[in-house]
Amino acid sequence: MQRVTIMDVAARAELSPSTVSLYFRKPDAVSAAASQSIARAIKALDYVPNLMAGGLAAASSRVVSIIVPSVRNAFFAETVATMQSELSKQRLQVMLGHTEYSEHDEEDLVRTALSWAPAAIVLTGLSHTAATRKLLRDGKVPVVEIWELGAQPIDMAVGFHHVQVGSAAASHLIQRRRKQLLFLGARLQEDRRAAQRAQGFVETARSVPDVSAGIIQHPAPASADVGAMLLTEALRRFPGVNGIACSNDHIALGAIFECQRLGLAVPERLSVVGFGDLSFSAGCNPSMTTIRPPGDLIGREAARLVIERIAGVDGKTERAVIDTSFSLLHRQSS
Amino acid sequence: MQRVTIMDVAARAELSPSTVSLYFRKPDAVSAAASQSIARAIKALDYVPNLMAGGLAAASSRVVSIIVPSVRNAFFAETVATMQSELSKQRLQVMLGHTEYSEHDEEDLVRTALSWAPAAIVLTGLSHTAATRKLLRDGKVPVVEIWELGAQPIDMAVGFHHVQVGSAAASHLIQRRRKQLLFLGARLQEDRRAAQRAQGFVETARSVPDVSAGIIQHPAPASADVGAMLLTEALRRFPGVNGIACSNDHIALGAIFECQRLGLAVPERLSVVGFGDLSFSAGCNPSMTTIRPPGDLIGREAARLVIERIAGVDGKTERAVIDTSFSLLHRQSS
DNA sequence: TCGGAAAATAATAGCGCTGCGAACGCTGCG
DNA sequence: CGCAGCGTTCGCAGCGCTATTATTTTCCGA
Repeated sequence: MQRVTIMDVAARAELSPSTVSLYFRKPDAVSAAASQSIARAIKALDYVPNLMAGGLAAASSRVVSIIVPSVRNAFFAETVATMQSELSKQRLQVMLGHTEYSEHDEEDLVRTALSWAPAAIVLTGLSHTAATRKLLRDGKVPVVEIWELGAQPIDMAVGFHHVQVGSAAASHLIQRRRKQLLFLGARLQEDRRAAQRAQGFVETARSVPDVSAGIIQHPAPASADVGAMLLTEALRRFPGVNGIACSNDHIALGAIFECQRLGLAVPERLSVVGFGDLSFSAGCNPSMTTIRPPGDLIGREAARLVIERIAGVDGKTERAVIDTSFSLLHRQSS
Repeated sequence: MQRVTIMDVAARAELSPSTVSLYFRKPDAVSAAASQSIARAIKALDYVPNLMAGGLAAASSRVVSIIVPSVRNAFFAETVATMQSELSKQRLQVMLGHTEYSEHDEEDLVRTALSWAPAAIVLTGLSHTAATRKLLRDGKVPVVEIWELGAQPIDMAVGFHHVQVGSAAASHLIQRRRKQLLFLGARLQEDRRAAQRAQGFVETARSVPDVSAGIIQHPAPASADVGAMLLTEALRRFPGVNGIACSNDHIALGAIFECQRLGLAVPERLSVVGFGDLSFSAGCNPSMTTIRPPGDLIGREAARLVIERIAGVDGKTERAVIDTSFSLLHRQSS
């Protein structure tokens, strides 16, 4: 599969393979003259280093394994894309894994990831199988858990408190004088974080006198269609509902569309709050009040932690936990 | 970084390392008794194979490198997610790279990818630097180019003709008796494929008597905001425009929203066709006529080609080109 | 009971690179 | 003029696994 090796480059540059290796690893340690002839040889031979050989010899690779539920989800896509660009600046490669919201699949992915002696592993959420936790605690691979805060991380964590998100949505609706609140959620069984938002929403709402709150859910993945269905269901079971928060903006959009079809004025008759601030949320009619999770910031901070940990000396094992927080964007739908 | 090796497993199972290796590579060639004791040893020792050592020895790895403009883009996210799940069934890992629409960055990514002796490389589009083409043609790594058809692929290709997409949009609008057509596009300089759609649109429209067509574009990435701006610009320059096609659904959604604000009836006064069939497109008001690119099918077929090529004998080097086509979904906005 | 083929297991020789310590050659000072 | 000291370069010994070939064991019919 590979023809040109470091030996060929060395031969052509009339140096030893060790020096060529050094040229890649610590360019400053090689004299200018040597550097030049090595660079020339590389170009002439079209040499591509074999990173597997390097990784084997060094017992570590420049691979960062990122494991998310699915990159189909715009939240994680954002984070993965941001991390990728930050990491590639440091010549770190991204290996991607999808759990599809299964902790069991996640365990397999972690096991595979470990097979590559990665520079770091990035996981989504704080909930994992016992075996996963054991694998990661035993190994001395840096671990960053993203998109969730609130429990003890394995190593480092970057994210925010989803319970607080639900709470913020409820407070906002109550402030807008909404009394009968509902949380519309898709796939709350699988999506722990959406469930936390629902929980925070209901708890905060119920702590206020004269305010009622409940959860309406659907097992299918979030989409505008599901949002419309959930709104219909909500009105059927609680005709007086006047404030809803949704597990994400797709649901909220579907709910708003359904209100338009039914002739219910938003926000007069019904206030709607979403989660995500997706591409369409600011532009739709009425524009959507939503809570924006900082997906890019999470990616950037996670990348930073990884890079710093790699660069740092071994002793420097600070178990950073970064709260990126979130922001409620008050727009027309509430 | 790694403690337990295949030797440890072998010692514990009272077999030779060779047999343990065989157990991983060709489980059927190992006796049931041996299999059992190996499995037991693996579990007891929590053995994680070192894939870099394996890859080095075998001169190939079970890594598939997927290079897309950005996974932030829902189209590519869909394809990447689908490929990932299909490939992981075959114990193939995905390594991800983002070009950000730069062919130069793509070249670096390909070079890096090659460093891992990947089982295959998946690229987006058919346009690459000369060096990229050379690297990929020289190596005997399977290459699949996705999301575009129309030029000579390096090896295999899965996608559709974007010129045909533009053409279909134009034909559809003309069939709806629209005569003054415009294509609203974001980032047409970088996004070759969007530019092809625009080109197909204009060419087809202009080939019909009494029909005029033009292109309005904006250098920013696609979003509903940009769509609204483009619509405003379109109406300013061509007040009589009554049919528009957009480079994607974000633009189309922004245009529809802007029409609502301006009190222009969609589709009566202005027909709108999008591209993408994104999550909100079926649910919005009016529901959006759009062209659906089969992102999941592209992913599935690309994965299939990769898997078949890997499984197949060396001689079997059929240079498959698969046209997944696309479908126009006629809804209320046209 | 035995020979021979088939099945199962084992020994061997690297894969291409890194990390270490050692060796080299040069400078500049005593 | 010699030698410490430094910046560079080199040689060696693996990293943990696979692929090939060699060897052993098992199975079977004659």
